[in-house]
Amino acid sequence: MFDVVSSRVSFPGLDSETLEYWRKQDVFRRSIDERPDAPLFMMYEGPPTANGSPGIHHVLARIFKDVISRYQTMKGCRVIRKGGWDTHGLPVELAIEQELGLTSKRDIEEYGIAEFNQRCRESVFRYVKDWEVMTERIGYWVDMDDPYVTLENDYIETGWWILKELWDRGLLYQDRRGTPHCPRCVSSLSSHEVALGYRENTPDPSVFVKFEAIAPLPDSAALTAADSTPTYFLAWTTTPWTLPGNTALAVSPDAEYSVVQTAGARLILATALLSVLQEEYTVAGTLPGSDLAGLTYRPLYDAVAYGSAIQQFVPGDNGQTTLEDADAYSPHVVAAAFVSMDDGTGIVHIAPAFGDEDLGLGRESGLAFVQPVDLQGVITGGYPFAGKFVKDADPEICADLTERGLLYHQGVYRHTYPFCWRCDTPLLYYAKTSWYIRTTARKDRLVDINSRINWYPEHIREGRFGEWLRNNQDWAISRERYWGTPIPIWQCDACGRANCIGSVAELSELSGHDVNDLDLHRPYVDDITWPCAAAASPGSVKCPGTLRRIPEVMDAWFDSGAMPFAQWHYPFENSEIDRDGRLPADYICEAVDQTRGWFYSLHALSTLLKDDVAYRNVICLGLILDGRGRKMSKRLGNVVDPMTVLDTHGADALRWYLFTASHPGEPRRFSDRLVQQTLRQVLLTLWNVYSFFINYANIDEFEPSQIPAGWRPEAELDRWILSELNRLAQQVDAHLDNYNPTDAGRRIQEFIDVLSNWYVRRSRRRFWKSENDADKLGAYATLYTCLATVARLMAPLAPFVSEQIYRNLELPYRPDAPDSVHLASFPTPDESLIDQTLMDATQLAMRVASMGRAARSKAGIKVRQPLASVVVRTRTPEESQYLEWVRPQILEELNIKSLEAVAPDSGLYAGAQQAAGDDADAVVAVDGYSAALEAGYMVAIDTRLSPDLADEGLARELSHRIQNLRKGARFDITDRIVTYYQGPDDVQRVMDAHRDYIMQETLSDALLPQAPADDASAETQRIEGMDVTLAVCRVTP
RNA sequence: GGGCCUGUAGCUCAGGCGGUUAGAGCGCAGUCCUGAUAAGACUGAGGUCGUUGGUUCGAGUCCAUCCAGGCCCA
Repeated sequence: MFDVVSSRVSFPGLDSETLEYWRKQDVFRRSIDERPDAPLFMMYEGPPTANGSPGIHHVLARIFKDVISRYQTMKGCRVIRKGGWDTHGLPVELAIEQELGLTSKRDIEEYGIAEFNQRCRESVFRYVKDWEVMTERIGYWVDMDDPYVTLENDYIETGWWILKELWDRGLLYQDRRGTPHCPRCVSSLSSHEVALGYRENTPDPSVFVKFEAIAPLPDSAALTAADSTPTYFLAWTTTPWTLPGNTALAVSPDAEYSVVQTAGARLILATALLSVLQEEYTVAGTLPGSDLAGLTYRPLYDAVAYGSAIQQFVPGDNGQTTLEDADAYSPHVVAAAFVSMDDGTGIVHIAPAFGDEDLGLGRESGLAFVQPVDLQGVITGGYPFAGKFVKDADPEICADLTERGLLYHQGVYRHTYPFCWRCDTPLLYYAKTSWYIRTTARKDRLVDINSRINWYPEHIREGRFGEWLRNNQDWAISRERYWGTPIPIWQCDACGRANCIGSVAELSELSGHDVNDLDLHRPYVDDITWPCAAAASPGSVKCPGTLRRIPEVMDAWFDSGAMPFAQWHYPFENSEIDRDGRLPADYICEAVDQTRGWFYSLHALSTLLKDDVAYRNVICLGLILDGRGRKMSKRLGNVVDPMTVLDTHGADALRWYLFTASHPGEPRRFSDRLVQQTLRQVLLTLWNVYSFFINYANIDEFEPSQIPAGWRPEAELDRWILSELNRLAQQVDAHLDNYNPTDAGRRIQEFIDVLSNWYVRRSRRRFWKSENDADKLGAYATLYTCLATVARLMAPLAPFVSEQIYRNLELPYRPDAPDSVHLASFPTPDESLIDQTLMDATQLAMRVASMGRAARSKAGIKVRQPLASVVVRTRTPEESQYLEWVRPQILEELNIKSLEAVAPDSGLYAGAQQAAGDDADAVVAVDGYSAALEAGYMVAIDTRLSPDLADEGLARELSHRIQNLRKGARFDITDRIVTYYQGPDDVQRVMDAHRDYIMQETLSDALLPQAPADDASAETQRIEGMDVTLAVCRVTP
């Protein structure tokens, strides 16, 4: 006996029962431990930060990780998936700053770094419980008992080891770069933070400034002035406050520039942008931008005179440039590819102390570097506007230039500009020193190795990710912050010698302190110092300085990118991971916002360290949007709490919906309504079939052991559905192997639909009939096989319901059956059972049946009323052949006595077409037929009713009414009854003529034409215009 | 401003290499079924396949352009 299954099912309730079973049987752990020799399949968990409660988008990523892992497990792999927590980083710090009411770095330092970091440490585990509950609840199997945690000393130590490796290979360096900087917070912002604060239509001053050219100009007709009229380069900027930092002007080498004569001055600007001129002018001549390069001009503000320090970029060895002090500088024109002709004048004001492009150009061209602004955004030096905040200095600078005749034109320019997302201060681009990983040195490898990664969807490889790699910039890893992996570089405060530390042991040895038990975070690690002299070689002059750690911590992306190594504390432990299959990952999966995040940090570190992929396959998920297509965010308050959905519809419904609603890479709208629809359409339909099967199998005492060894289906319907099943198994296997749960799920869905709405519907009577013959056994064997196989096929996607079905259908009946579907093997298709022709024929039967019902519907003849004949016109000779095979199915489905296949040119078809007129697909009445036309097919039913047919219809109607009474009386479906009836002659006649049929259909031992016994429930109904009294009475055995 | 993706019915989505009349589910309206029944089946209405051009005997499909939306980057 199978366990009784109710068609009234609560999936959330079943979920908890299943979870309890998995816990008790320890299924997850055993799926790994009990197969030590199985091939390894590595899944890397991208670590979340548990300082907030998990949302629906986290569910999305986790189930996509899960489905592949479960599939690979069923395919016989040992799937290692270690959980992890990301614990460092600016977001964590900001949350604590807000809680504590701190608004600046000075506040934090006054509060105390030790206490501040302690708060950070505590906060990142605040929601661990919620995460664990959600993770278990959705059926995501991952090792949460032994996770990697980025704040642990072992994890940090691997990070140090990686940095030391890079250091030893010359891939770690310090450099100055234009960085978005908030002058109020006195801190750089990460690009992610900058992205939070862009504002459209920000008004800024738009100023056209005249830089006076200094003779000698090149020997060109255009440039040789006939008189002493001064010549100016006309440049455009929206940040007048950067003008004191100007050390060069950039032009496009390929563009054409014009020298124009205006009243009182000659101006040089790009020919394409002459329209910016505000007055009458004549063009004196043109020349290419490359001819302007090298020309010098008078600085607007001479840095020497105003007391700003001057530095100069000097090329060093190994291609790096350094900044060295200088006494003077000579501003001049340089050519640069980035100069555009879209706006401005084609001449770009360059201040290497600010913009990143400016700085890069400064480095390339060996420009001077003048920094007249401090980190608070205040102008320094002896300028007339010194002491002012930069934005306040703008009008004063403009006024000053106007007075000196150097301001050509002034206006307002509206553009998108970044603001600090915390304090709304406009960000300044400011050249600051940071530490970098020289990823550009391995750019070609980054690109090559990426081509070996299987991206799903594929376009990410060459698109978003490939694009990013081809434009690779060195990775800025230092943050002037507190809560993060400390950068293990100790630098001498006297001689500047820097030392990168690669392990705790090395630090102990060099510092002379045992730091094994030290918390490696700030501020404790900052206390570790040692004299520089200690490392000096014997006999050399001893440096009096002290080695101190540089103050920066690492970008948290470095932490997560280090996880392939750090999760195993490599190489200090598990030094064999690069040989035993734990490196690299077979599979990772995160949302598309990780292309610049985790996908990149993994790829970069793996390329640099191992010259290999970090992951072989990656699913890149689209974002999950709310019901209106907006991104979910706490700010908008449109975040969906997954637990509510889970408690309402169950985990499988949510999983199934997320798998099948759209392909993984597409953004998707989340809708509770659609989850419910999935539940009803897929899971409930399957459950109904399952419950139907159990119901009858138990009545007939069917058990799987009754299926003979080597059994093969005989009935056409059985051969058909098993053909469909094996085709399904092929396709689902192929889809999952190809990291495509979406199409796998959609195929299963289609199968469940035909299983329920064609196979079961067509087969019902085979299960009802009383004799236990071979045909009935065939039906049981077939439906059993379908359900058991589908349960396994869908186990990776819907682990809960499949486990329920497996445990009831398979587990007790196979001695070698593992105690969980997730330990069982994935179904292997039997190709010999696939019969494409039969599937095509059945599809035709479905179509003809559907059209026949349409024809009945139009003629107003219910299916219960038998009809004499149906005429079918198919499109091809093959289909006429198919029709012969499926004739019995069509006749029964349509309740018609005979089927006639007609030639394509039959007169009836022509008549029907004529009656349909322009409407190609229609149902028309023609020659006593009701004919449905569709796509070249015709199904025409003979609507004429003979008296015999009418009687038969009435017999069916009567048995139908009796069935209703049985049900109303709550009889069991196997109870036998006595039926009483009273009515007109027609009823009497039909009851006599069709006595056997009615008795058999209604399980009646007798049909009595009299008033019922006392205890029977009698009802008088109107049937086809007649009053009929019917009653049923259960026969006590 | 640049890169990638998307645009098909009211909603969510299918529509290999171009090829008969563009489909499904939900929703809506109606009908049927009633031994899967707190299910199920059928019918109907609903589409300028984002726009405009082009290639082709033929374009939802290929190319270009523009428009709108999303994400990422400036």
